[in-house]
Amino acid sequence: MNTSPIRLRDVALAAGTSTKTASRVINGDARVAADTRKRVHEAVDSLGYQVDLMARSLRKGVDDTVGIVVPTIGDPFFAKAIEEIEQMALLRGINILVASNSREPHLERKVVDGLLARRVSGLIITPFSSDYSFLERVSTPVVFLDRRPEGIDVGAVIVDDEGSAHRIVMHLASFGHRRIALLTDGLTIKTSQLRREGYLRAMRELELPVEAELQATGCVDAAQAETCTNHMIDLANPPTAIFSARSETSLGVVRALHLRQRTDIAFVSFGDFATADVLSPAVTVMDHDPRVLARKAMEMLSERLDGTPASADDFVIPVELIARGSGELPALRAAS
Amino acid sequence: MNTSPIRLRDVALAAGTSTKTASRVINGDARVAADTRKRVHEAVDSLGYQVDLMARSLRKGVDDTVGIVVPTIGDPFFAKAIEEIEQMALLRGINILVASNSREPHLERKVVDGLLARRVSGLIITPFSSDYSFLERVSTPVVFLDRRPEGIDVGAVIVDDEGSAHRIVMHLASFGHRRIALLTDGLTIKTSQLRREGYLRAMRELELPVEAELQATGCVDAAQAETCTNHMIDLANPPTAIFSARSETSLGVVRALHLRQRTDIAFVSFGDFATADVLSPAVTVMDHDPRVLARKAMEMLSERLDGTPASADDFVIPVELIARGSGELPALRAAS
DNA sequence: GCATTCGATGACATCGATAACCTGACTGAC
DNA sequence: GTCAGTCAGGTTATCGATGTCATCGAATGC
Repeated sequence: MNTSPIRLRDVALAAGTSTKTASRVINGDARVAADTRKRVHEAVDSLGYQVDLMARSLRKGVDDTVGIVVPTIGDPFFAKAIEEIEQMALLRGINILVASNSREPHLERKVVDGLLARRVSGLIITPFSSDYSFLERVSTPVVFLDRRPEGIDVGAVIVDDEGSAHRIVMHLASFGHRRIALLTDGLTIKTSQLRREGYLRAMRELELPVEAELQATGCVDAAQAETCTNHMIDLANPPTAIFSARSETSLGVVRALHLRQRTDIAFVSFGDFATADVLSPAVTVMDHDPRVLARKAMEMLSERLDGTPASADDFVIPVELIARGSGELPALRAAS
Repeated sequence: MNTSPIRLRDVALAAGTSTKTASRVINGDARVAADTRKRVHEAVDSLGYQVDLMARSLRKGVDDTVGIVVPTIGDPFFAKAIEEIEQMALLRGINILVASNSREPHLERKVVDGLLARRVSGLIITPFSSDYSFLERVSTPVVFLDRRPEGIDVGAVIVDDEGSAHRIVMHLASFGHRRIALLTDGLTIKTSQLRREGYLRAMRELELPVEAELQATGCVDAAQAETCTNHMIDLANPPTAIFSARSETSLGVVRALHLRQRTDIAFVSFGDFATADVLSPAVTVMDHDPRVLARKAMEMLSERLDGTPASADDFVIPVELIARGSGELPALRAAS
């Protein structure tokens, strides 16, 4: 039932060579006679030998894995990013270790340290809110995804959060909206901060008052976003348009607007989601494809794994506004 | 910039003990004098020592990781399952290696072998279509998730696919439907097969004709499901109700029904999805929470890791029908 | 014909931590 | 006072693969 594992020495024995030669064959070293190579290959096949990656990694000093750290794995945005990275890693024959920091700042460092202790050959991290300066002392290549980290000046793959948020508000304003609400995740998150800044800059440029009651800045999930949206709908002077800064929160906004039958309120989501285009009205979104970000991040990491020196330059992924209807609803009521 | 790694011998040196004693302290061995223990801890802290997990795993024979294999990581169903497993694993201080077989039968074995070569301490696998009898020769604990594997008789955490599918069809029939269409993933997948069997059994019991044109059995993603749904809508004698056997395909069905403005067709989805309850009509679903499955699977795996012998019994998770409207639309046209 | 080189191969040390086993000091029972 | 027993701690071998360096025979060069 439980066969003892086959080691290299078994292969060597069967092929009548030393373990070193068998190792050479397995690692594709050219300096092995064709005949010997053949015997080793046969032994490998007949015994069903598999390299012990633990042992190899110990000897080599690094493990053929990349570590991925995201706030929450279940979030479709990050799930798709992970999928993309895994697909690309597979081509290089490397595995991925996935870890989440569960949106807990005190876990961030621990989780990264845990992966480093595994001697991952590279890391792709979506920083949450911690200081990442401790990575300065680490030689493992790291690429940051979706957000720029605090405390360290290395490359990150991001989108123009501030500019795109600004664009969304301008878009809504062009349909006559003056009471534009903002819904974001916690502001300790860089992304949320930047999107809010874009919102504020646009409001200033439009010379619209920035009202506290129109900003909900701690919506970590769809449920909270729904609650916040309901509060806004219930305001004496409710918003005529809502800008949700994250796909996840958009689901909550959508739920609130539909359940309360207030789909007359204009709505734009930063980030697409599954049924955005079949709702009525279909939801206007700022395209923000995790796969594109992930692909670029993995490309950057691959280069570093191959020896290209790190650059501190960020890579900014272009995004575009996909108008589907909900963001083009006119402001019916006169603005206050 | 790049400090050389701290090894256990450095700690031992600083604490004035042997590496073995330092190792004892780190592993919580009680047979160490309080004073010595303190010195070692101080050395660990001041040097910032981290165990080299590669070396430890080599020596111990297993790595503190569990491998997870799913068809596609980006699928929200599996993403949520992975998240749940990761959270539970974190509590045990173990990491997760995530791999997908990309729905490619020829990759299934390779992917699992790759994880075994890493000496994962356990595996949680969603089988796709391969024969898993090769796992009989492996001593690593394995739990199967969502589907029962071919070729091996070990425990799996599943739902009653056949029975639930049967229930869905009966539910639709109770609202007068006689032309009930079925949309499934490829039938090489156990889950799809079973759901189809439930459908067929119900149709037989209802003495309804089973028509080929009302069965689309190769919808691997939302896009294909959308195409299939459109075909059905265009039939001379279209279905009055649709049963989609997977959340992912349901998104396609929803898109087709809404874009074609045929939301008069009744619809039930096997598996919930994000906006199911805000669409109009809200979508009736068979609850199928990946987190519940994942939690149970990880519990079973944990037990095995702790030494409980494997049982070949499956664990069947209860599911229930959540009626939201789309599945309770009456059949308006007379059945042919 | 002899030295040189090169290609193929092997012996041995090594990666870092831990298991198995050993030592020496001290305790207490008889 | 002797001996078993306990406790803290050390010594050495080991996990499995690979890097380093040595070896050995044959081919080449002069």
